Amino acid sequence: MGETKEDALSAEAASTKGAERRRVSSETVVEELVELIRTRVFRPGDRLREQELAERFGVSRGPVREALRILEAKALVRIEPMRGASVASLTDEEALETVEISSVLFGLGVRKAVGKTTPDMIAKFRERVARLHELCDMEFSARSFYKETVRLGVDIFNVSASARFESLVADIRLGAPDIFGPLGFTTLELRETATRKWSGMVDAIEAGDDEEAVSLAHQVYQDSLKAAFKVLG
Amino acid sequence: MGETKEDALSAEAASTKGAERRRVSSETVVEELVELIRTRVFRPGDRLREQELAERFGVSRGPVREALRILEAKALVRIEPMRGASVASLTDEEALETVEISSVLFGLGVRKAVGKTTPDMIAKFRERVARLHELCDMEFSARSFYKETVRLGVDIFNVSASARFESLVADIRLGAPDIFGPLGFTTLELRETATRKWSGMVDAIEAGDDEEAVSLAHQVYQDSLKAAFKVLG
DNA sequence: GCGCTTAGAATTGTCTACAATCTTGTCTGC
DNA sequence: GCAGACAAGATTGTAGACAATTCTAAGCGC
Repeated sequence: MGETKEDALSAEAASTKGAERRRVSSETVVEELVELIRTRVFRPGDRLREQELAERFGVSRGPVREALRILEAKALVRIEPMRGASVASLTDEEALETVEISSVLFGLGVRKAVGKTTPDMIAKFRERVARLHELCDMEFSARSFYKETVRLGVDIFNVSASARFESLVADIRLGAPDIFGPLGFTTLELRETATRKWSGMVDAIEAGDDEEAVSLAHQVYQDSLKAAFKVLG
Repeated sequence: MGETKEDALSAEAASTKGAERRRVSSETVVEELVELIRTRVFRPGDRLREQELAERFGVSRGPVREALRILEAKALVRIEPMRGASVASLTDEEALETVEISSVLFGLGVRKAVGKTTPDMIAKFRERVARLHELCDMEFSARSFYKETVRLGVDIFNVSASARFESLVADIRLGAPDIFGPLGFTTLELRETATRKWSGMVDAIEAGDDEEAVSLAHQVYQDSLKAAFKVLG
């Protein structure tokens, strides 16, 4: 699984702002810790000792404490007073709920995008849909396909969502490991249905049909979830 | 405006868990800072100097820094490296967006509640609806009325939402000053309409009609928002 | 007067030290 | 062998000191 930061699709948006922000070590600690949690080097329930992390990252305990508090606020880490931090673990219900939350928030993002797209944007969306078409037929493309749908989703989302809204969704996505994602596209039929719906979503957005666009947005989440559950049993 | 902590409806849920959690000073700093921001002692844009806060709360800068990082993660505070923290300010669009987000999340909460209520819960909801009825006719009851709707909303939400979901919504509510709330109930007609819809929502939840329940949930938000905008111009 | 430079103060970033608390392993008495 | 007490080590919570950076304002040339 040699996947690195490139994989963190959700982080893409928030990166380059304008002037080069000076970096503070708690920021890098946050990023590295997120990566370690995302890649399951640290697994749910694992304790995160301050001194140990400080040594690993080459800083003192201060920045580590700040980073842990940040990650607790984002629900990635759990902290108990005088007992320390550990990687947060989600119950199955909470993981499902996270997907539900993502779904309605994405639906809102789509609704807000309707009526605010330029032809350029629509063209870009169509390019991504075309890429989905290509990926449909390829074998073992579940992961690439999934990642492309996320990119398209982010693009649509960015039409109208504020940076605040973006980072909220990014945080929520972070909270749940995206195991559901690729599992939703394991068969040709699933990929074809999804492509059709994403394509329809873009059409609806262009046509100004917000109800249809939102409905399809919810559907792609539900379809993918249903398929994932089928795989998992 | 002699309102104190009692006013923080959203915090109600997360308070007493089980065993008495040991308190850490960064927690109290967070709480006190939230209160100071909520009550507009510190206003959007105001700088939050670490030393100053440390002295005010009688702690050292360490806990203050942790608290500020937590509040930044919750989007209540903005931090620029080497330049310090300030109270976050929302544009009008962001404030509106926050209400939209709350609306769809509440809608999801309602949908999840359908089919999971006990008769006890429904009875409790009906009590709150009855209280809304009473508050309808009273003059200058906009604020009390609003607060009662929030309580009812929280009750419904709690039927099925995880603690994680609850605190997410609480954080989002915190982010936007709830100026919109009471403004949505300034006339008798608005209060009557709202009462009717909340009552219908409870009925729909009891009847298992999730579409109707969610539709009404979205409506009460939209109605209140529309009325608030009319007042504000 | 206006813009630039530059010292000094103010503020944030980080580290180290120490106190408070928890954890672990051992010992005792039965 | 086992439950509980106790001591030693580990870990977190907090404070204070120093370094790095930014802000402020006075001084200078024009």
